[in-house]
Amino acid sequence: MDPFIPQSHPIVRRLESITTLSAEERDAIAAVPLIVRDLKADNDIIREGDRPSQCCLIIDGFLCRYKIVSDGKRQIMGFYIKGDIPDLLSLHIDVMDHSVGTLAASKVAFIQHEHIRELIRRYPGIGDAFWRDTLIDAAVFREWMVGMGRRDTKARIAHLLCELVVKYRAVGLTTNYEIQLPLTQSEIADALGVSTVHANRVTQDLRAQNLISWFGQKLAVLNWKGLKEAGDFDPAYLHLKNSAAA
Amino acid sequence: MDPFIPQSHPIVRRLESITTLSAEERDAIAAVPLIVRDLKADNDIIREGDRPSQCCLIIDGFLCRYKIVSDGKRQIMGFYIKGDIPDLLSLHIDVMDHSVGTLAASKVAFIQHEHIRELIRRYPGIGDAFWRDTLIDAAVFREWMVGMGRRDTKARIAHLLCELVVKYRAVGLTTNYEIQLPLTQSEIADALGVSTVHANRVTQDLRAQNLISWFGQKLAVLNWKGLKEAGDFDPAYLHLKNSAAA
DNA sequence: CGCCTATTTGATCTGATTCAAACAATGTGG
DNA sequence: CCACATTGTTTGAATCAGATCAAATAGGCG
Repeated sequence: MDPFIPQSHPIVRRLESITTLSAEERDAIAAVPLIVRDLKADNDIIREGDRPSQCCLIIDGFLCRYKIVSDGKRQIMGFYIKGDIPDLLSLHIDVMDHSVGTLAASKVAFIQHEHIRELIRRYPGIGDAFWRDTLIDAAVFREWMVGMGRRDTKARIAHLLCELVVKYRAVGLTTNYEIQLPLTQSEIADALGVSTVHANRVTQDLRAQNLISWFGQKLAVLNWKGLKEAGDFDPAYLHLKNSAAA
Repeated sequence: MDPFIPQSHPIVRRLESITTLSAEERDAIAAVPLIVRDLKADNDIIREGDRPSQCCLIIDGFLCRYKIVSDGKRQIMGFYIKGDIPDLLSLHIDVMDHSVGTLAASKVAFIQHEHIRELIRRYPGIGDAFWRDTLIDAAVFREWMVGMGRRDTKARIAHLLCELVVKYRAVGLTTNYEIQLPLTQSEIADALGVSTVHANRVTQDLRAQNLISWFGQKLAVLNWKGLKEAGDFDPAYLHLKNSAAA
């Protein structure tokens, strides 16, 4: 996509999809010390109740934000990919009110709050970019609320798949409409607030309508326009600089 | 509650419920120029697609954040009271992805982005407080998502009423468990993602169980512990400094 | 091959919607 | 100050989207 920065830093790539950074800011971000770790699937990175002193940048893999309710049901509140910092909020929210964990084997980098604060102090523009990032996170929560409150299951699944494809495209994880999606149908169900069985039946619907092909971890959108319509999807809420061909 | 600042500025009151401000910071906030306006019920303050150059502080009244979906259904995504700045996000989100409007006659104060930015530049601590405020907003969205995805209607209504009572208490709009609530049942329904009819039947349930009394605009919680249990309510997600006797 | 996890299918049940109408409350103008 | 209009609440009956329970099938992998 950007031939002059072929291997740019994941955060830089992500932030540049939603805002503009100066060369100096890019360099400053890239210079922040990272502690990289490889994690297997289904590992928690932070749990409800934790008081983190670091944030977690995703280098590669697939994470989710979730909460377990009193009767044991799980609600997934977001999916996160390369370049995302799902717990950026811990900079100003001391006690976590939910958990973040891997759904697939992932490579993550931990960054001390200290370092981020220092970065923001020196480059207020980076602080604004981070703030904007958390605000976009909130916009996604709102959009999911709209789905759960006022859209039926077919639209919700279609909408979610559209969102994921656009997010993948925005950080260069795909250039067409096929993505490598390490999600089970029961995780989809937990994200959309429906049962696994129902999620399965509706997914089959989408396949039967030739909107998508989805086997194993490979999701291919066969009819982008059709899927967007089915999901009532408008990428405006993602607030991307260039709407990644949506 | 705080006898030494009997008539403190609404934002100050709100921010001090979630963080600590210095005297200097308090004064700086109180000095920001406001353009006060009185609005009737059902007036939009910002609409989806707008590019605001100011934020709106609620002096008194009752607003909501909402979005209309393609088939005309409305999803309410939050309720806002005295001290809230529901569109603080417009500082870093250029194009609104939803609308904010009054549900009751309200007094609001508009503040130019310019002035807020200047304030943050001079007092980074205030910037942090504002950032934290938007993060708490996001935490509320998440909690509503959990409700819509994984809680039944009775728990959702109970949870919402608990949240409102705690918010009222946090800014001193009540000191007991009775609040003046200018909400119709169909607004409740639009917030919880259910039909008006169903919201009504379930509300009657809560009354029949002697958890609440709700006539006209007066809501009284008759059994706080019981209502919290019915709603699976834990105020941690509101991230208040002192959990307002929850 | 055999185990474990994920997907799929069928049958049944239920929480919630929809449609329709009655009823109550509140406000407005004559 | 009453008659009417408007908006909100309540009730009933029919229907449906989605949940639940249970079991079969299909994949992936050591």
